[in-house]
This record gives sequence, structure tokens and C-alpha cells, in this order.
Amino acid sequence: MEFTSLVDTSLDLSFRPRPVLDKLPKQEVQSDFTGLRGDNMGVKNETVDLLEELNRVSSENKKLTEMLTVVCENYNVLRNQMMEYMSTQNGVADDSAGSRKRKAESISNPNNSNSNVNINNNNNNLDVVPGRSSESSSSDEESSCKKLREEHIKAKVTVVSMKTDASDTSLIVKDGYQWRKYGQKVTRDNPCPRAYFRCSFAPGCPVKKKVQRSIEDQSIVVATYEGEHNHPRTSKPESGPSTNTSTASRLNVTTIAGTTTSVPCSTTLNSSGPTITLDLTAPKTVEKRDMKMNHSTTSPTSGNSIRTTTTTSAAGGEYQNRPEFQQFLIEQMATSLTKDPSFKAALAAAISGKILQHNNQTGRW
DNA sequence: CGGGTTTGACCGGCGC
DNA sequence: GCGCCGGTCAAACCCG
Repeated sequence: MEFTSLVDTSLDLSFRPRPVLDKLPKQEVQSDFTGLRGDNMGVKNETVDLLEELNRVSSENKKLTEMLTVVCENYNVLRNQMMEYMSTQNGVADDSAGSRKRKAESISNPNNSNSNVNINNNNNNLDVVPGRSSESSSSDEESSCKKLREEHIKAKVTVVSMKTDASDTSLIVKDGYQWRKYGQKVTRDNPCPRAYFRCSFAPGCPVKKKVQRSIEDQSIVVATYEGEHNHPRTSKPESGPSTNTSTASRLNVTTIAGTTTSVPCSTTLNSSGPTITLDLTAPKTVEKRDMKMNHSTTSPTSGNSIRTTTTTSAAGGEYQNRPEFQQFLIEQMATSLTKDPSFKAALAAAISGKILQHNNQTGRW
């Protein structure tokens, strides 16, 4: 499995102290100080204030550096744990006998033939869900693992229904991910065929999707998602196959055990592609202020903090507190932030600026 | 030619 | 045990 695809490291944080940049500001500061020194008390106080500010920024920079180190260490620890787990799993996954299904599993996912490994980007948890093991043995451990896996999948089932053109026979729901159709079936309770999709972007992504038109209203397409993506969205989501410009539609999100929640949304086309705008000003919604705060004060790659702040938000919304909805919001936020080059540039500039300041102040890295 | 789709066959769970 | 049914497989086909 390609680990780098799971962790977005495109933000270049590898600062290299450049001699020219390192020296120039120092000289400027020194000359400024010598020029200022001893002129009058006001200027002296200003100098003291500046020095205090520099010290404050330096300590802040030190904290940032420590945080960065901790993040890198955590990432390496997780990575090592995963490598270790997969190497042990590959050692016992060599029994290729058995049904067609098992054979196909080992072929389609050679690196992960016996387990579903799901790195959850949003909470930095490494979810290792034991998959189907050798069929010849049926120990309690295995059955419990199977149960756990089933529960794990069950807990992440999301049903999304959306209004589309009834004349459009394609069961394509453009949700920002890349899907590969692997089957179609006419079910007993619905004359409209049900299409089965599998996420094709990442080889180890366990997410599946079932798409079927509603029996009551054939203009409504119901998509059932199972599992969680272990990779970022490939493109911006659209609301449906027949959405063109500025068509207002209604996106319904349902959890497996919950009630259907209707999220008013409108789709627009801009230069970078269509986007879904959730109307969170409707009743029962999280205050916009909270959403903005969460958005602007949390790291784009750290869904953990976003999730926490959203969950602990005082707003009394119902579907906003649902993990699926939060997950959706988190993905939207993370995607929009990480794909924004200006945001990356600003963040990189801010961090590198502080480090340069720190270097100037201490003369060391 | 590689990747996606179609479609008939197969598998496993479940109810009777 | 048998049949039904949903889910999945995989060969054949299609398409860019």
C-alpha cells in the first residue's frame, strides 16, 4: 500500500536555512539597533518591546517546532505499526485455496489479502479490521473478528438520496470519489436495477456504494455507502448525474439507524467545477459562526480537532451532530483547504517566517 | 491496450 | 434440504 497517498505531505515544511537569507536580516537588525541605540528613551522602550516581541515569537516558534516534531513522530509510529501488522498478515495469508471469492480477494488486494486496514484521516486512528481468514478454521477469535468487522461496516453505512432527472437512466452519483461498477441487479422490491460500485481510487479502499432509484419517485436516486474512505476525495462532488448549472436540489442524508435528514443544497458551476452548497441557515442548523470558527481555527489535515469542536458546539442541531454529517463537513473543509494553494502558501510562509525569525534571534535552527 | 461496463453464473445467508 | 434473494465474480465486451 502506498502510505504517502494516505497522508498529504504536499505542504513543504522542510525549511533549509539559506545562508543569504540567514545573514541579511541579521545585519539589518543589528544596524537598526545600533542606529536606534541611545537616541532617546522612547526609542529604547520600543527596542525593548521589540525584543520582548521577538522572544515571544521565538517561544511560539519553539512550541510550533515541538508540535511538528510530535506530529512527525506520531506519524512514524503509526506507519511502523501498520508496516509491522501488514508484514505479519502477509506471512499467514498464503493459503490461496478455497472459493472463488477468496481467490479474488487475494488477487484484487495482494498487499492486504487478509484484512481491511483503514487509516482514518480524520481522527488519526489506525483502524485495523480483521478480515475473513482461513475458512477451514472457525475459532471464536475469528468469529468475533468477523462480527467486529460487520459491526464496523454497519456503523458506517450512510444513505444519501438526491433528486435527479427521471429520464436519466444512468445510476451515476458524482460525489467526488472514483467508483467502479462491479455489478447490477434487479431486486425483488424495486423494478429499477440496483447498481453496485466499489471505490476504485485507492486499491485498499473498502468503501462500496449501492445506487438505486426510489420506487416511489423514480427521479430520486438513493445511494447507500458502506464503509469509510481511507483517502481524500478525488474531485469536488456534484449533486447528481443530471445536475447542470444552478439547479437547486435536495440532498438527504440518512444514517443506518437514524432518520432521514434533509439538507437543502444548491449546485453551482464555477471555473473549477461544480460545488455543493449546503444551506446551513435553515432551521435546526449549527450557527454559522461556529462553523466558521471551526473552519478557520483548525488544521486542514487534522480532522480530529474539527470533529471535536463541532461535536462540542453548543448549537442544538440534530443532523449536524451526526457523525456522517460531520464527516461530510470535515471532508469538505479539509479538501477545500488542502486544495487551496494560497492557503498552503500562507501557512508555509507563516511558519517559515517564524523559523527565520527564530534563527535570526538565536543564531541556530 | 488498458481500464471500465455489462451480464450471466455463482455463493452464502435466511426462511420455510 | 430446498428455494429465494441479495451480493459478488469474472469473462466478454466496449471505448478512448
